[in-house]
Amino acid sequence: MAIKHALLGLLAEGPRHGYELKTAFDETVGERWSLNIGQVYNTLNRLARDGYVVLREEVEQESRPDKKVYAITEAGREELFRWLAEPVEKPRRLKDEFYIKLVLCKELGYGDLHSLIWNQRRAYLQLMRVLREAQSEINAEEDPFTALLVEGGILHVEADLHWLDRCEEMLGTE
Amino acid sequence: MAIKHALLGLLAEGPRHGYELKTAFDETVGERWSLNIGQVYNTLNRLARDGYVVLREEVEQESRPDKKVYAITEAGREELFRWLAEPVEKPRRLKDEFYIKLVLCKELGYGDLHSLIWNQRRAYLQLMRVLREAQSEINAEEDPFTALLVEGGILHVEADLHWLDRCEEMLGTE
DNA sequence: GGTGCCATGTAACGCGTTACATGATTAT
DNA sequence: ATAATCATGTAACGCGTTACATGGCACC
Repeated sequence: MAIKHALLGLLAEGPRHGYELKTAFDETVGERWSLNIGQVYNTLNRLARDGYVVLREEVEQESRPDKKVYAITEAGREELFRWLAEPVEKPRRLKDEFYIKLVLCKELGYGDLHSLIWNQRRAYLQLMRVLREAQSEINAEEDPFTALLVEGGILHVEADLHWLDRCEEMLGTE
Repeated sequence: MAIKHALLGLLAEGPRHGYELKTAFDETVGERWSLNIGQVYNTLNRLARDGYVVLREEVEQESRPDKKVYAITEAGREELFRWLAEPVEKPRRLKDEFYIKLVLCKELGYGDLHSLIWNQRRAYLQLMRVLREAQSEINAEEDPFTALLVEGGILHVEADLHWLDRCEEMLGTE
């Protein structure tokens, strides 16, 4: 849902071949998003299949596979801007895995509600420590994107922790 | 990642056939999680393939397909409890679609940062209204799960809105 | 001699999602 | 008449993910 468009975005800067895309991705988006090189080629094929991208030229090289340079198409540009204009994904929280755990635990009586919540809380607190540490290591002026990423993470985890409190309050822990 | 385990949880109550699972799912988890009946059969096959479930008996019926009753296995029970004990998914926020939009928008200069953020904010505010309305219609004592679901949604959207503010502050809007 | 860079991919998996097909029974 | 309920599925798609294969070059 996103890698596709990230590559499209990079190709909108100019034609590139797979390996180049991978390194460009790592430089711009890749701070904390690891991408398997194979996936670049997969995604590129799918983009080509959908007409968002075309193989522009094959650069011959000796003793090395030819470079296959891809370029974005008009349709690809349209798709890119359509995607950019469209707000992001529906509320994840409403389709939440932990919710199912809660229901199973409480309704069907599997496992212990208290420890379910505490396990989750522990994981969030741990994550919180990691994020806070990351935050202290970032120069927000130099790298505002990473700073925002981390800050967003913190805000979310705070919300999650708050929510766990509410779960305990409402479902009781006895 | 979740449906699988939800079905496993329902089967841990006792053997059931696909259609029964679907209705049970709708009753317990399904408040706001719509599930295509076809997916039940898919998932059931996959569970059987992985040995978490077995076909216990086929109940013959006239003028109707036989019922295929599945039962959870020992391995299935183990998997269910393993899953319950394990905290939920890594931080979503760190692998976020909107983050890519931001980067593309700001780094590569596609589209307008201001409207990107505002589109997103509008979507969140709209969602907020929906959630608040839902909240006012729920009897928290009668249906604490749905109430929690909605409250979780609200907490998250609040965090998201807060984060958008920070994005604007840090990246400038000019 | 090993590591890592350059450069290509393929094949398969996992999970969710949807569209389609079949067909009898019962209630409105 | 037609909609809903009961009851089964299959086939395909979409996207992300991973493991595996190939192979030369440069550097330490």
